Amino acid sequence: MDGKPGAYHHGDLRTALIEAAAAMISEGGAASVTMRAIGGRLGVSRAAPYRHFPDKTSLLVAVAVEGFKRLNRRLGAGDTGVPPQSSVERLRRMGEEYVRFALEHPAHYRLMYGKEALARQDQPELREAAGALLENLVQVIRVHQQQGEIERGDPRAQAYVAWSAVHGLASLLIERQIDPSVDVNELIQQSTRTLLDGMRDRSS
Amino acid sequence: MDGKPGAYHHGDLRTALIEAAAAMISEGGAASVTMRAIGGRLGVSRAAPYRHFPDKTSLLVAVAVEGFKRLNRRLGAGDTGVPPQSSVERLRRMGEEYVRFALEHPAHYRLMYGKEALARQDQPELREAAGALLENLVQVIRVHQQQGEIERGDPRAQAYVAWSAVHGLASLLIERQIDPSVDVNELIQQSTRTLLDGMRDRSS
DNA sequence: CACCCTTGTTGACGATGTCAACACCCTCTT
DNA sequence: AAGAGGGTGTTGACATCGTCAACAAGGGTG
Repeated sequence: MDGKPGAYHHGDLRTALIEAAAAMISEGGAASVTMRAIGGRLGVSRAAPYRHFPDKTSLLVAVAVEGFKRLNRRLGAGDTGVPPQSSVERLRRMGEEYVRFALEHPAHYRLMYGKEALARQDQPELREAAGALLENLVQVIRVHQQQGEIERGDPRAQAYVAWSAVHGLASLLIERQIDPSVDVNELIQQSTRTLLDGMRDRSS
Repeated sequence: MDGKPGAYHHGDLRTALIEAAAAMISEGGAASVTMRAIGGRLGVSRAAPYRHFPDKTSLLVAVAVEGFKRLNRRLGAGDTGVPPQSSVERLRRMGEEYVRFALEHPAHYRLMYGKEALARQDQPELREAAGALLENLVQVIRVHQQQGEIERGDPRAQAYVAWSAVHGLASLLIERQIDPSVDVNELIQQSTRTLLDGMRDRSS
């Protein structure tokens, strides 16, 4: 077998485990993700994953990290696009995409944040993945600050405020705390608009 | 025994179960809350709780509902106070108290929202408890709208936006996604100020 | 060709949620 | 006052889960 390094009996089982776990979370919720089920799905025994991850939590952390990477990629995607969006419209779009990602992958998103066990162990990889997301946000905010569209001040703090807003909305939507009768798209737009209105530079 | 109704062998075990579970969640996290442990704490067998709750999830729902009630009470507490706060300062204080509650009872707060199992079953009690919170917020917003301090429009939608902002901040803080070097109090204030700035009526 | 580390398997253990069968005790009826 | 009945708590048991220890296989390296 001349596959990638680490491809022995199964062929890069480690990656397959992450993908399988992610798929199962999306399909059947976090409760359906069991070591035995993951192994079964890959035609492997229940203890096989332990050759690649010290415990279940570590596997889930890897899944969560992968989620942050995808989310980050998605938010950065519009970045390379047109600079014509000189207004804060670009920032608003980012918020919109953020919430949309959460709505499309609710279980995955829940894992990225809600998982108490993950946060408790202070996993550096997770911290780093989330940190990259924040870093991107800080950069974008900095740009708009220099264009005088956003109030000056610590961009990091503003990034946290913006992140809070979109994460909160995503979380409430996912947890079904928002009445189904309200128009989700409109709510997302109103939320991002309100946020950016609050961040706008009014000194000029 | 002439206690309250439902006080038999143990004496209102149902209430005791909720309190014990809440205490244990605060002390040792959600993972430490097991049927056996709860029973042991109350000097009762592992299956005793099943006479009062059909399953563990139902117990946790009751705990979560209790959490919403406390949070609601706390937010409403400042309500009876001074009306001199004719400005949106009162609304800002509510947001501040909201986040502070979450920081003081992180595990309990996490249970109120993050618990996937609870949301999945669409528990009406939980929905109702969270709904009461939203209803209060809508009322306060309505008042400030009429005073011309907040932009007109569907107060319900605005309530969702505000709720999202504070819940998001609370969630990120609890999940340790925010760098410990930032001043939490300041961040809370900045967040609530930005939110209210965005909601402010600028037509006049 | 023989060695050895990596990878995967099987058996087992303790813990957990939950059910069924049983025991207790208060209250109400006659 | 005696007995019946239902609410309440206990014990035993089971399936499932995460995880570890012992073992097997399989391919690259000397």
